[in-house]
Amino acid sequence: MKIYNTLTKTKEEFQPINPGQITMYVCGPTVYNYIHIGNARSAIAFDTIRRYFEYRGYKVNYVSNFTDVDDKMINEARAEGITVPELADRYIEAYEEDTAALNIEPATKNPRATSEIASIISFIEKLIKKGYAYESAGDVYYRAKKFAHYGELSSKNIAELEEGASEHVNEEEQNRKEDPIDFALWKKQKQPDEIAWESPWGKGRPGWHIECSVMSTKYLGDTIDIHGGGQDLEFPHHENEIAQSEAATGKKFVHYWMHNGFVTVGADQEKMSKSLHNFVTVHEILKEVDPQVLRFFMASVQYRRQINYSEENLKQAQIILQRFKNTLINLNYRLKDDTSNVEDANLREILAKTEADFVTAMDDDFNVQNALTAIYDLLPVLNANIAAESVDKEALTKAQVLLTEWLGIFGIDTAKLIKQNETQGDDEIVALVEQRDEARKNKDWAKSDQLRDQLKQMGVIIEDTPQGTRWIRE
RNA sequence: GGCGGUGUAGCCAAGUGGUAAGGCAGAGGUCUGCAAAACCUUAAUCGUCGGUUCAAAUCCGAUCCCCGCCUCCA
Repeated sequence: MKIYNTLTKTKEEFQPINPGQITMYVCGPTVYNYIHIGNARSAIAFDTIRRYFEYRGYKVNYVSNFTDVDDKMINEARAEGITVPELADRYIEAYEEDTAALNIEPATKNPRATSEIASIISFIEKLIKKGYAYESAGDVYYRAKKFAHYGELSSKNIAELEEGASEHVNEEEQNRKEDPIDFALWKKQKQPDEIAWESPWGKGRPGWHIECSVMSTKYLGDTIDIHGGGQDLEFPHHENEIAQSEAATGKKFVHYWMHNGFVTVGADQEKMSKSLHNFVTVHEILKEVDPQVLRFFMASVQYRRQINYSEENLKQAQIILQRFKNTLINLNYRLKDDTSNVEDANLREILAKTEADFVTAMDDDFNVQNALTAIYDLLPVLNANIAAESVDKEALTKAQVLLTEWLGIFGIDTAKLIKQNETQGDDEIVALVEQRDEARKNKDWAKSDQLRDQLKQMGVIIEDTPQGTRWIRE
C-alpha cells in the first residue's frame, strides 16, 4: 500500500508502527460556525481513508480535535453575547449532526482544546525547560530557529520566512518575540472578561498549534502513523506541530503526513474558506441536496485533488448513485425470485478481477477514480446477469456483498440507498401494482398507463421485467 | 518574489516512454403494448513551442494559463 507523504513529497510504502493497527490524527474544525463544505471535504477524505484501512483489516485509532477557543471563538461569542463554551457546544452539536448526515464514522475520540488545558500547560513547561520556548510579558513563544528541521514539511526557507513574517507582525507583538517567526504557545488574557485559565505565566489561553501536539501525543502516543488535514494547514500549523512535538518528546512525531486538496467554488474556481466569505455551509446545502449525493460526490475525488463544487458535478454524482441504486434494487429482486441457480464461472472470475482491481487502485494512494472505474466496469456485467434467464445466485449474492462494502468505503449506506419499505405501509402501492398487472394481462393499456401515472404521482416508478413487475421509489 | 499543484473530448477523469481507461451528457440501436430500467454502438493526439528517442500525453528545455501556500483558514 502506497501513501503520498507530504514530508518527503513522494509516495511511500505504508508501514504501520504496530502491525494491523493504525494511529491517525486529523485536525478538526474551529467551532465558531457551521462547517462549510471545505471542512466536510477534509472529514470525508479522511473518513474514506479510514474506512479503506478498516476494509483492509486494520484497526484504526482515529482522533480528531475540536478547537473550541481562539480569537475567532472569542469574537463570535462576544458578538452573539454568549460565552465561548456555549458557542462551542452549539457548533459541536451542529458538527455532529452534519457529519452524521454525511455518514462520517465518529472518531475514536474528539478531544476539545479547553478540556486539555492542564496537559497543554505541562507540555509548554517541558518546552521551556528544554530551551525551545520562552515566556515574554505573559505570552509564551516557541523559538522556531532552535528546531533544526523547521520549514522542512512545507519546504520553507527560514530567511524568507523571517522576511515575510516581519511584514505581518505588528510592532508591539514583534517586541515581545525574539524573532518574527516565533509563534505563540500561550497567549496572555487581553481583557478581564475574556475566557482564560491560570498558568505559571499568568492568566491566558493556549495558542492554536499546541493543542494538536498535546492531544496527538496524549491520545495516540509520541509517534503516530498518520496526521492529516487540509493543505492550508501544512504551513504554519503542521510545521509548528512538528517543531513542538519533536522538541518535547525527542522522537519522530508523524510517519505519514497527508493533506487533502481544497474545494473550489464559482467560475474562477476560487478556494472556499471562512476567511474569504465565499463558503457554503453543509447545514445549508443539506436542505437541498441529498446527503448521500454530497457524500458520494466528495468521496469520489481522490483526497489530494481539488474539488470544484458545482451543480453539474453534483448532478453527475447523483446520476451515478442512481445507477448503483437501480442495480442494487434489481439485484435484490432477482435474488428473491425463484429462478434456479446456475453456476457462472465467467461472472465469478469477473468478480474476483474487480475485487483485485479495486484493491490495487485504492492501495495506490487511495486512487478512488480507478477504484470506481473497476466498479463501473462491473455494473454492465451485473446488470446483464440480473436480466438473464438463469442466474448464478451465489455469485450475485457475493456481488451484492462486495458492492455494499465498496460503496460503504465511500460512505454510501446501501441499505438506506435502496430503502424499499416493501413490507410496511405500502399496501396501497402493492394493490395498485397488482391492479395494473391485471389490466396488462387484459391488454387494457389505457387503465394500465393510468395506474402507472397514478403511482408515479406517488413517487413510485414501475419496471416491467420478464420476472414480473418491479417498483421502486424515486 | 519563493515554494507547491494543475492544464487530457461539452463535463468529470485514468494514464510517467510503446502508440489515448472509465463515467456523465449527446447521438444511434436493442428490449418493451408504450414506458422505465438495462444492454450494445459511437467522439479527443493530450496548454504552446522546441529537443531527446525507432517510439512521448508520458523524459529534457522554454513558454503561457489557472489554483494554492508563504498571515487566521479543511
